[in-house]
Amino acid sequence: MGEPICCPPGLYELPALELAPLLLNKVLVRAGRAGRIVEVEAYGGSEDPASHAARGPTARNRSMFGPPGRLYVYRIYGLHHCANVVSGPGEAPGAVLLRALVPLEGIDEIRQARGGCDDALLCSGPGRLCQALGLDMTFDGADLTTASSAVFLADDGTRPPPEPTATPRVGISRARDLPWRFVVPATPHLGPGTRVH
DNA sequence: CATGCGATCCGCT
DNA sequence: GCGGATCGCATGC
Repeated sequence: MGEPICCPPGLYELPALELAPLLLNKVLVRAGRAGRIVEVEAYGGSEDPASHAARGPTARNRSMFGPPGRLYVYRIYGLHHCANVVSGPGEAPGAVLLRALVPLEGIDEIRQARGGCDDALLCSGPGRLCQALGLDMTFDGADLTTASSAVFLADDGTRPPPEPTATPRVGISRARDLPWRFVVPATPHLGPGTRVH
């Protein structure tokens, strides 16, 4: 494991379904706090009825229709945030929802941001990981491809799992049959609705 | 351990 | 008006 470096910009040119499993084991870095991505979900464009982008661009989802390698952040249920990595190719709509991290750096800051919950729940869940790293609407559209950004994605040399576990996505009402959720096999720290041991 | 519900916005129907 | 890519606490078995 060498010095953490940013993922190559070309990575994000992949469509969401291909990008999603490749983001497993990458590291999300934000102001001294960092965590390894262990659970993601792919969301597509008009072909994916569960995607925010299914019905075309709107004020909320505009980041999904922009350049790849940016963050798409939205507010859900009025009080939580969810963070996605915008995918490609080009400006084709799509994104990968970040659902769980294993905390790596800034644990004390993360604990503080999460209000002193159980350590297993620090970054386990899309809303929890946003709270843990302090990600809110001001990070919508942030560039993930450069270390000079307030939030970016790093590759510390850990490869994606060769055989990620694929399951249906969590918390959606449409297209529940598609196995577009990917997790690192045999990891703790996953989000709710998860039963991997 | 499983199920339920309240909190609290805003974009969309 | 409705309801959501959620969370945390409370209740009941």
